[in-house]
Amino acid sequence: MIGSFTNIFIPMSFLWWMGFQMRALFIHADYLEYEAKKKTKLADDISDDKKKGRIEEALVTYISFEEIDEGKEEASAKLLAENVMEIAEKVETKNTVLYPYAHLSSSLGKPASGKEILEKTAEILEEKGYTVLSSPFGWYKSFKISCKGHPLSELSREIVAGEDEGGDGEEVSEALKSEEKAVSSWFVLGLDGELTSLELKKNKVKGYDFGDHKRLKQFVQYEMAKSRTAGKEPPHVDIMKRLELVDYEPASDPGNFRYYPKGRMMKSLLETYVNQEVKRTGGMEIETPIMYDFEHPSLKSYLHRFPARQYSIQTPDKRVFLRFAACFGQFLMMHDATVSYKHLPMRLYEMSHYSFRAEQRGELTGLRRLRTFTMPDCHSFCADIEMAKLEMQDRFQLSWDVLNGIGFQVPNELEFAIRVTKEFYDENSEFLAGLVKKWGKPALVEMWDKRFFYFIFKYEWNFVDSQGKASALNTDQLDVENAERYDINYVGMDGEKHHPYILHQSPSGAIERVMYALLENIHLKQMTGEKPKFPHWLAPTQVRFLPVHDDVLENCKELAGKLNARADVDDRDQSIGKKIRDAEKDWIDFIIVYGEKEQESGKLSVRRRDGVQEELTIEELASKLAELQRGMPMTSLPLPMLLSKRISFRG
RNA sequence: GCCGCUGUGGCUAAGGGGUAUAGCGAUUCAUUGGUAAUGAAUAGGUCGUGGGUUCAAUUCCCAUCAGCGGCUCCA
Repeated sequence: MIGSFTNIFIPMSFLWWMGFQMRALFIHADYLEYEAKKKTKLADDISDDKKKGRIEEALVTYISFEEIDEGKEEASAKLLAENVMEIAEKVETKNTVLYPYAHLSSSLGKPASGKEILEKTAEILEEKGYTVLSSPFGWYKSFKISCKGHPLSELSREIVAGEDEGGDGEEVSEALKSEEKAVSSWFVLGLDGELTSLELKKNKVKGYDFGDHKRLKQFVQYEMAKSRTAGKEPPHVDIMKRLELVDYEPASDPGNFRYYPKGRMMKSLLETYVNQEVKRTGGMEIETPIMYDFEHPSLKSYLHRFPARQYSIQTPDKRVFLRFAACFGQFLMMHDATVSYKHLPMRLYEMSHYSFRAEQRGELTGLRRLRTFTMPDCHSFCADIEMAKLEMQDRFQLSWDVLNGIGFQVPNELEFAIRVTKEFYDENSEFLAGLVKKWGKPALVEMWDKRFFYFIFKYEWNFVDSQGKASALNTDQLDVENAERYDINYVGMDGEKHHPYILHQSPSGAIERVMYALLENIHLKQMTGEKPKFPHWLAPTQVRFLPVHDDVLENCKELAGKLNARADVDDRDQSIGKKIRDAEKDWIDFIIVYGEKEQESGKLSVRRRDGVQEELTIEELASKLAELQRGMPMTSLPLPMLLSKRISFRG
């Protein structure tokens, strides 16, 4: 038989059990086409019109019959039919195909027995109102199948008729061995260190009185029940396009964006700021490659745990994957380093520009979830758990400062989530309660009965948007696995080599996601009647001069150049009313109308974003601007100073 | 990846089997303006892309790309 699979994806977890039963592979297909090519010795005699077949939208069952099925044809047929019907119902189809596929078997049963089961199964299915296409038995056939690929579209089962009554058994065993998953339980950890258990009843979170902590409630609801408000286009997508910050790039892969000058400037300032803060607190900045060899021994075992989520590309010589985090480069670097306990704790840092994750198509939305993103990634290497805990507290403060500096009200505008193994919680409950106390609001705790990732504890601060969707910004994870995997060692006081504990931190979360959260946060405030406004240090234009007529244009240019701020000049041939309207639509902090009056008095007429209009000298304005800038990174205007010289990037 | 919805000048949209309409923007001219839209004229569209049905497709059908919503996922 010549098989040609098109558009089919077999999951990595696809495992056959080594049993001796009827074996079935179910595929929910857009269509199946087959053609009988050549007889085998066992072939049915069939008319020419049965040699070819095609069916649209059907559940295709590839089936082999094993020795053990012999003598239990009736029961086997019944069981097979039940399995087919059960799955057909789930995928909502009435079309089925029975496709004898001997290759599934390691101990094929006798053909007569198989044929009998097939015929009887078809009878049962037809009785129940299903359409059945039986592909011919005993022929070499070619086929084409288009697999739908939704979660239920591919299932394999082995089906064995009960042994006792010679055939009437009901046993159905799953061949798709489900991945061993840890069981999560959920709690709220209060300021008093008390753990309150949560449960889900009718999809509502019960067990804790959230009181004023509405956003925590929303967050917990999202985490436990995945519920959210009725969805529209996310507000930040409209903002990022309208203000010409960021846009989709249809010519790339989904989740890869273009950044216009203003968006690139904001992103660059955020990167500079996070770099500055991590370096200020002892992170050593490095750079590592973005692509890695699939066959490298340390990477291989790691990748094996998370198949098919990465971009892979062909170099002239080998296949490589694009990094999905900066861990690889840093660990490989540390593998080669010589480290003593006296050096610990130590921090390695990289602004991973970029990291790549081939996220599922439907999960990508605007700047919230991308396939290509910029992630500050800071690893601390610690000698023992106690050191790791102290280090985490330190980094907790770092994240606090970073997110606060960026423009979030920490902790008011974020929600704290702790994810931890039961064992770590029990041994370190005071430490965790201490973090919550420092946070100042109750936190969500997800507790696992056993470890199933490389970490035993991690926390995140989550932003909850106007649609009730939560996204983690910063995170810190306590890794107990990778030092061994990458053979990272330090020499202890005892002169022996030891594996350090590794902390993985992103002090701000992905920069793109920070932009998402900033824009969504502005939208949230706007809904309460506030005027939308960037944090001053991130505003593309901080000050705009509006010359009343051309005679004062030169003065405006001079003044704008003098200010240590991003100041531009609206020199377009427009009315003052129009220029003000446009400046307001650009969310500009300080709008200055400049004419004869100002020229003569030396005082500027400044219209602030909050609506207040005041008279200031250029010096007074300069000192106000300096104060707002607060030691945050500064950069020049991303666009020409004169508005008449600016192109429009998207109408 | 699955299901559903959307795709019309640079932007935002209306329309609908007989090659399309408005506002904004752009261009030109006039206007030299005082705190959220100065006026007039002009140009600009193979209706996302590729097939099919039809005398005729932007409109109907199929496929495909992109976006959104939901599911799933989130090392």
